[in-house]
Amino acid sequence: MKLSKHENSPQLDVAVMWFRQDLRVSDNVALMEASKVGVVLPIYILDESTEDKWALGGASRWWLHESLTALNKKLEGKLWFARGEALDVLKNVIEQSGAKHVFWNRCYEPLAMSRDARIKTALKNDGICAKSYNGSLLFEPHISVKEDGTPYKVFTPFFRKGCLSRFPEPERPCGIPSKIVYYNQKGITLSRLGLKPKVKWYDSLAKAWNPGEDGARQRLEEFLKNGIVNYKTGRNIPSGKNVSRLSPHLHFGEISPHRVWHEVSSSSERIPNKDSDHFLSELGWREFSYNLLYHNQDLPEKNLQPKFDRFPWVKEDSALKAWQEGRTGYPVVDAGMKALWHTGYIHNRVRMIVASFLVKNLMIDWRLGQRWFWDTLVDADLANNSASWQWVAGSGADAAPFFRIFNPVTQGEKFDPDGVYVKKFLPELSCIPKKYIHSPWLAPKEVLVEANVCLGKNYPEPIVSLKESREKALSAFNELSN
DNA sequence: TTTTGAGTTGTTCGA
DNA sequence: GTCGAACAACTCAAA
Repeated sequence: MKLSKHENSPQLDVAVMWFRQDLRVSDNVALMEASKVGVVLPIYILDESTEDKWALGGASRWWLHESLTALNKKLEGKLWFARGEALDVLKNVIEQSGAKHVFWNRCYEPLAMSRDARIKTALKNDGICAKSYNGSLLFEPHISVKEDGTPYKVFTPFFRKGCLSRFPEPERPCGIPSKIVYYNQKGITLSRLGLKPKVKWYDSLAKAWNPGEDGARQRLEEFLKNGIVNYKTGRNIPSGKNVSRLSPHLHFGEISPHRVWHEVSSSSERIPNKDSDHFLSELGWREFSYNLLYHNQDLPEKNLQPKFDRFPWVKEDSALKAWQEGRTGYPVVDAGMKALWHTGYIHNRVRMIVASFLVKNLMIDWRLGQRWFWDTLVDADLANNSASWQWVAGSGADAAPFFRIFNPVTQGEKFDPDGVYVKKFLPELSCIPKKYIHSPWLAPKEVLVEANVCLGKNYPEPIVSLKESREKALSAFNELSN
């Protein structure tokens, strides 16, 4: 059945609002513009192209399902769902509704950018007004380049000179449309998208997170209240409260970086500068990752520094599996990997530790770690994930010097001195005294017996020697420069 | 074009 | 236990 616009709302034009990674109602530029046109037809399209190597991972699919549920509620249940090729779906919807406008907020992944460009051209050729906006980055990737026109490769000048000195104030959040008139007919239901896993493995995720716009706002408020003061040092403590945990909300666009930026900088009378500046620079790193991906479209697959193409990665499935399952015998690594599996998230400091361990102690290709993160992280983000793995591996931009190899014992003792984090995710170690919590293999036999730990039985022996594997990695890296 | 200073997050060793 | 130096050399950004 074809519904003409007159049966819906006689005197108003229909504007399709195409939601993508901007699953929010407030500070949504495209939605704001759509609401000014007339009747809004909001739609989410699950476009799973077979050529996309980076189709949504498992944890992301769960999150997306929950986030869309929340968004649909905000939109008074008027959100359309569809699956298939975005252009086909849009054309279909336009024909059904008589819409003359399509609005969306831009995505910056390579595949999405080329697809969107194609779609915009096609729609315009059909006489449709197709417009896109920036809703997800503080500084769009094409605006921040060096004076010679080439992209930045070092964070500090990128952020200070390329971004802040030229655009000291990111766009202010645009607020919420005063009124939205919805197109009055529905598409298929959300459950038909098949995002929610059939096997119910996601209970522990649901306990840890509250996807959706309201959840994102609560997270920010909570962080501003209890987390931002002392952020600069406290952010390194994985069991502490100085962590924003906004990453999945930002990834799905449940909150705009603009709002986060301005709320943090406008509370500056209460927050020490060192803390707010440091937090804002973390938002800057997100921008930097997007900038890198924009200018290096094969960042997810290819070493940014070509000399790493010669690196002798070890192909060892059993070691990779032990890492994935948190059975390396190094408590802080294992706790991190269990946290990832159970909550879809790892604290930043622990990410660096587990990543360094995989790449340097096990000498396993960073792309295998990146792939595992892609499937298990609720904040899996192509730009951030790729740029960060390359950074740890040493193959990326502004990367750590190769001799910077994390020692999981030292790191654990420094940042989880009482073993609170380790014990939370490795209950089998909960009775180990803190002196040995990061190195249980050094504990005297009677201590282990007392703590109910039997190495090799209920907690593994270390799978590699730190000293030897470190030296091996160092010499492999040394070979590269010759 | 050349030069100069600087670059997110560490570890180990020896005094 | 604490502290500073060594760990290499390179690439980047900007004057």
